[in-house]
Amino acid sequence: MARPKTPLLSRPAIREAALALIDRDGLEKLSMRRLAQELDVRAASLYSHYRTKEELLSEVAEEATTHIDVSAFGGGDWREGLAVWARSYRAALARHPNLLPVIAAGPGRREEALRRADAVHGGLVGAGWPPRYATMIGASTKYLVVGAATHSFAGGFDDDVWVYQDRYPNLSQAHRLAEVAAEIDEDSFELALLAFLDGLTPVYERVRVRTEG
Amino acid sequence: MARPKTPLLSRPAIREAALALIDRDGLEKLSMRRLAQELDVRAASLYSHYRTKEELLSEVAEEATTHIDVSAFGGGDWREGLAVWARSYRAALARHPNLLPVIAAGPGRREEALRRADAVHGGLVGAGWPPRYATMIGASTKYLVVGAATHSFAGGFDDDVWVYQDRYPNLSQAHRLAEVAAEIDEDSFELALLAFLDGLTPVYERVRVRTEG
DNA sequence: CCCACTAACCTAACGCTGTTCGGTTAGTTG
DNA sequence: CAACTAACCGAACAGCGTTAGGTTAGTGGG
Repeated sequence: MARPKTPLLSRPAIREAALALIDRDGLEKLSMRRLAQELDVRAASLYSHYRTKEELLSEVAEEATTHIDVSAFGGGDWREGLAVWARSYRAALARHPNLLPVIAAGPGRREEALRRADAVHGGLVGAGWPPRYATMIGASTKYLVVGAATHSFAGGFDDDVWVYQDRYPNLSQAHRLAEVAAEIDEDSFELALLAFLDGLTPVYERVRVRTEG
Repeated sequence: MARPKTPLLSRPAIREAALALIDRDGLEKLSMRRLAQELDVRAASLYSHYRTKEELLSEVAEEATTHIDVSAFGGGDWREGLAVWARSYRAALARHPNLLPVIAAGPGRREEALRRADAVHGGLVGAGWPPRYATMIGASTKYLVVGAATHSFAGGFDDDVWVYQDRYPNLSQAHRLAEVAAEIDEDSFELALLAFLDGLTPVYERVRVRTEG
């Protein structure tokens, strides 16, 4: 075959197929040949649309994180801004757990990611945090989210043995395990986030840049 | 060549060479062939000592994290225990930044890691935290450490543009950049850790298990 | 003492990977 | 209509983790 009358591929179509493959079979099962097969095409053809696999993955990751909400920084309440951001961030990661390593491992040259980071930083500074603290808090929050998500969704860790035993010493409800695990993960995340925010408040009172007076 | 008079390889020697290669050239440059070359041997020979690359990496990771200090939980002061654990954890990660993805991505079936996790959990419970909270706090702390380390050492993120501008708006001291970045990373980590611990304290007062009546 | 066995090295290969080269043809522009 | 670009293809490259099968050195048992 040569060039078809109507194009078989497009960047959005490739992205969509890649994400579907990752969601279904896992990140490590995504190869250019397998992806091409999914699109009824040969691997080399993908390179007419994406220069490398890395570029493709970066755009898939960008697309998967578009719904992260940084709008709550507008009100000047930095706690609310951080909480909304962190929760929506976590929710976005939960939607595509297999994609998590791509999002977590950077490298953060993605357009939208930088825009959001700027909104967070600006929101914190606008609420009275010195720029240096804004940077540190933004980074800390981000890694709390990513760290918690890795634990919860990426399924790498076996520490969870306790988790189940803590709440269900007798395993009679074993069929509800997944449900229960999700609930505990949620609780852990909320605990960590709220503790972090509460611990930040006295720091804020100390270093705050007072705009009125 | 066949079997040599005196063995050319040993598990410790392979681990050492692997870690050196990772430290020098990065994790992605470690292949069984390159590692074998470093040891003046062919790749297949490594499989006489390690069944898979994954098994090798797991042991390298275990060795690199042996100096994590969970001893401070002995005194019953959970804040001190957590702080010492977290700081020594971070220090271990800083020593071999290129190994970080291996440590971070689990999967935590490593002997020592489980032993340490148990010490942390036991220490928190011993100090009065309910088991469920102990699990959540252990996990949260771990991901703060790993998240902060990823940010600092793995060099994937470019958000750092601000960081430099925050402290050095004029780049006259550009030759001190690395030094300055390390200092800021340290500060960020300390801020996040202390805020987290401070935020935890009121929770502790609320949920604490009182052993003395 | 030697025989069987295992351990530690080797070469060669399998099937996979990301990517590139050069060819073919469809659509587009001058 | 010619020149060019875009989108597909087959074939190949170098590299990957891993395995099979061969060879020899050391070891334990009769």
